[in-house]
Amino acid sequence: MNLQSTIQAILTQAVQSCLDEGDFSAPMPEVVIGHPKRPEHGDFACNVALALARPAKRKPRDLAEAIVARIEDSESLLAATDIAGPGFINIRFSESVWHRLLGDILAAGESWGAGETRESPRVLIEFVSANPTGPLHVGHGRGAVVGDALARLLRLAGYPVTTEYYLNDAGSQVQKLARSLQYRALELLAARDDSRTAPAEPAEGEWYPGDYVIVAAQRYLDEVGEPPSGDPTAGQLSDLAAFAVEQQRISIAATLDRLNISFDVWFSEKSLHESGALTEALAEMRSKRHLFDQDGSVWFRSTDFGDEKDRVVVRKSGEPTYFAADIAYHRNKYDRGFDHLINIWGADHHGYIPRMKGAAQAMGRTAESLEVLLVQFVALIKDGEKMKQGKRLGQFVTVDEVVEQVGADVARYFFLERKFDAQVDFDLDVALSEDPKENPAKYTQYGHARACSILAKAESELGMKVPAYDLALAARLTHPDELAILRRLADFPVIVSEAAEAREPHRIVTWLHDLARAFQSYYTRLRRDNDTVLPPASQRDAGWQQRWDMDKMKARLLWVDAIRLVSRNALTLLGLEAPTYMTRLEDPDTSGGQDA
RNA sequence: GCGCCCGUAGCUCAGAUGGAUAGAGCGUCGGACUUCGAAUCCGCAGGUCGGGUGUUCGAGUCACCCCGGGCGCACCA
Repeated sequence: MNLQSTIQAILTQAVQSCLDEGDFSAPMPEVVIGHPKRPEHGDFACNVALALARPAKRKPRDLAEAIVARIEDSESLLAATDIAGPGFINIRFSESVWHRLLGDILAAGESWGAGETRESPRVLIEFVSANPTGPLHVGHGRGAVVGDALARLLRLAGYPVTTEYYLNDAGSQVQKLARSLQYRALELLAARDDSRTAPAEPAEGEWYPGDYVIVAAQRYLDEVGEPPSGDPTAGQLSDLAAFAVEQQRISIAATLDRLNISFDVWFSEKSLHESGALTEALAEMRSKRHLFDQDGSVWFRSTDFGDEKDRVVVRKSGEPTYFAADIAYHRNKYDRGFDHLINIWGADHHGYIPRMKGAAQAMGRTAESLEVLLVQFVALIKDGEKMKQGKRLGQFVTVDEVVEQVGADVARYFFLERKFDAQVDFDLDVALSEDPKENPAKYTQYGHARACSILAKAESELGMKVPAYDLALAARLTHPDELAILRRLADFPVIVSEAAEAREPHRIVTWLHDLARAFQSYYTRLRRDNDTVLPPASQRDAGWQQRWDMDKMKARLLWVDAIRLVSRNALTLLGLEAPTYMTRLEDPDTSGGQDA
């Protein structure tokens, strides 16, 4: 049980006592606990007296006084309970609570922050699912990182989570890819053999002209041999298509791997067609009278579920639509035992949500069991101007380009830093700059590296390992910043839980950045105050141990270890490296700058 | 025209589900290294929270209406 839950329980009990004893009468309210904005107001604040004022028809301050009088603090956790302002109840824990908390954190280790493991709902997160017809671009990258972080977040919060990539290996775009591969392979053959005639370039819009197809074509020649020629109909090119798709899948997986993302499942759209799952899904919907025939096509009456118009599932030609496959796909997800589906889509797909939720309902599921999160676009800034993006323009920045330039950690940090439902600007001029500058991703990692560095130095130079936790030792932590940082560490499990429920990984980033800042601020100021954690080199003469406050140092080593641990947990949660050391940068100003 | 997302400091964004004096980073300006790591820290300046009306003890947060930006409105995937 975390401290926030503890204080909530105490106050809930107090309010209940007031009601039972007739101090005032009102329906039992929900007791909400938060942090006051100003730390001098206490560790936690509660506004329940304000909320009760209206139903109880009493002044909030009177209510607050009654509630405070009923607080039972059997374990003497509380140092102060004040009533402030219009009727806030401000709570301050005694210092020993924070000292004990340090022991809890160190004992929990990697599981500090984890929620209680639960069996249900089983969650399937589907994300990226970009067509396997080319490299991932920056927009895909954002969805990929957000989806991955969300999966990590929900797992840490305790949910059973599976991640999945829906591979669109059926449909017209795959034939287009096969045609492109065929053309490139024949082109390569003609280039090395004069007796061959070069193939005719496919019509514009009928193929993918990108260089990556040439790479795949070369591999095809190496591994399979000469491609089939002639009229590129689907049947003749199906082997070619399968090869091309697999090449792209491998390439995409490699890109994602560089971003520290891997999927539990790659789900093939084609398998739905081949297994008959698609036919089955439509048959079920027909039997439940959700389909009708009109104009030679088969329609899903999605308007029954709030969609603005009905949708075709089988074309006049007899070919099922992409939507039909998606219905079968989601039916399959449910059939595999997942009760809660999370789909992460690009913002341009929002019009697709009502029909998909309608399909879920038509299959007997709730609209809520299918949760669609829309990741907004990334606007690229180059030379101070927004770039027009899009495949049609042939200019889009790939994930690989970005990762190569800035590294996976910085790229991930950038995508996770903001709410995903707001558009962001990605300034290439800054991100791709060789100058590392001030970088919040590096700054945050540096907090962890610095903590590691202190511990390493204590051991290597002073022979001091992190001691075993001991409450008397922890009680030596009296610096206000030390206690304030312990409060932050205590928040981590709460932040994890709230961020998971709200689907907002960026809250972890904000929290971690704040922690790093608090730690670095403390650390730099200690030096100014001549109150360092470890004795400076100048003081390590013979017998320094007698003059140095060894217990305070040990307590601080414990404390630094807790910061290291929780920082590491948070970085891992975000999918970032937790470096133990970062090479020192040269200061550009000291190496030959001009006189001012 | 209809629908979804977004408008908070010069720029990029937080604001923990309606609370107390709206916060960071970058940028500007001024300071702090003989010392446990200066990839650091401290300080100054910078705001009618796009505008308006409403809901109530209380609104950046909720509702409605405007203004502005982005994206959708396929028998494409």
